[in-house]
Amino acid sequence: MAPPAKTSRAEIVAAARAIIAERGVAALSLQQVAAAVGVQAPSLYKRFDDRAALLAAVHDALLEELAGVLAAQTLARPAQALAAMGRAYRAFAHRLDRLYPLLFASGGTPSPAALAALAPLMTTLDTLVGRAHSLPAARTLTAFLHGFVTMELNASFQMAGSVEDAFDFGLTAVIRGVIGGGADADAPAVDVARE
Amino acid sequence: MAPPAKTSRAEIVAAARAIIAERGVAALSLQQVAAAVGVQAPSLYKRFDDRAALLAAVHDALLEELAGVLAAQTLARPAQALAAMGRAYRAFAHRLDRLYPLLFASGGTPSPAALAALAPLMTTLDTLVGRAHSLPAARTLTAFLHGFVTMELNASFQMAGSVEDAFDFGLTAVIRGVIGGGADADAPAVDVARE
DNA sequence: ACCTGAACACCGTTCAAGT
DNA sequence: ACCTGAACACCGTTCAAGT
Repeated sequence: MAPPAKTSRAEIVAAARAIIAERGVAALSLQQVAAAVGVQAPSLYKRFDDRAALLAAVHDALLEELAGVLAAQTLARPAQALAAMGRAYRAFAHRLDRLYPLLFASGGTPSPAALAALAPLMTTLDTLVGRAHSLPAARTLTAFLHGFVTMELNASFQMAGSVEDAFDFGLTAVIRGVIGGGADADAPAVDVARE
Repeated sequence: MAPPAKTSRAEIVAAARAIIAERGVAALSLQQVAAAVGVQAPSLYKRFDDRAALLAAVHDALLEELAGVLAAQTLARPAQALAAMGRAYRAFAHRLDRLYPLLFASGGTPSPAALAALAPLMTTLDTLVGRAHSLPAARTLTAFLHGFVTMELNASFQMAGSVEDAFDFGLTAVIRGVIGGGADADAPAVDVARE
């Protein structure tokens, strides 16, 4: 006779997420997760291949949330939308906090979900800098955003100045730089070509 | 009688570094390190408080190297120097590869070495955008660089375009954006202020 | 002073046995 | 079908004992 299931994939993911949010990924053990859902550790292997698969499930959930967060920032004027997405991304990262590193943990498998999450950013850049430059522009912007929030969540900004101001300054600068580089309208103020 | 030391701090750090370079930080065990230097694992505790202290020692070595790499890029024209530092940073990160995450792993302790490593970048930005803006400018640039190399080392750039081109595009864009934002000479091309 | 083996409390994971 | 206890091969770390 089949005993009723004591837990579920969703419950396990939620428990793992809560533990990571509180103590970080490194501190997550399957035994803790199992205890949190009222089961013994080996039972988790009924629903997940291994620890990595459980982390991948958390990762997927976060990516889906990110997609929603960015999609909500599609405004009429694309430059405004871009800035709004940047700020929304940072706010999302702050909300995740110790969960944030999981958002980027590429388990080796390239995920279509990751591309989908960034789709609103890509289309906004398409209209703003043109298809020819939207990919490098997107990479520049995401690199800045990922780098900035990683550094602030790691407390890597050690000097005194306001991190808030630095983000506003940086986001504005990156958007300006990326827009200026997309069109060949005006020559760059300073030539930084290889020598 | 004191038996002669079988190993040394430097040898242990080198062994740890080699293992991390080959298999990543997560795969580093003290037992492997001990075996590599011809000793039993508990002996490592004679020279390092714990695993974290060993990782911190590797981290310090990497930071010192980074300082040298950036200092070597101080050129006559500051905008060129900035671009050169950006490219040198990326090349250094590629050389480190699986060791790179350790460069940023803030063990909680704010290190003066980290500030020293970035000093050449800071002084270059001082002359380029002025003291009033050099701190946010430095944060913007380091965020971009750290984010970009993290993403490429993680294989997070999934789309088809050239990552090389994206870096050149991004570095130029960020430098241009940061310079344009430093002086209040000309108004930004697009207003991205909060709404 | 330095190194060792034995031990402790943990891991992730497998698997036969229960219901 | 789902869950469990026991077991395996690992961890990091401590410590008494050797030289």
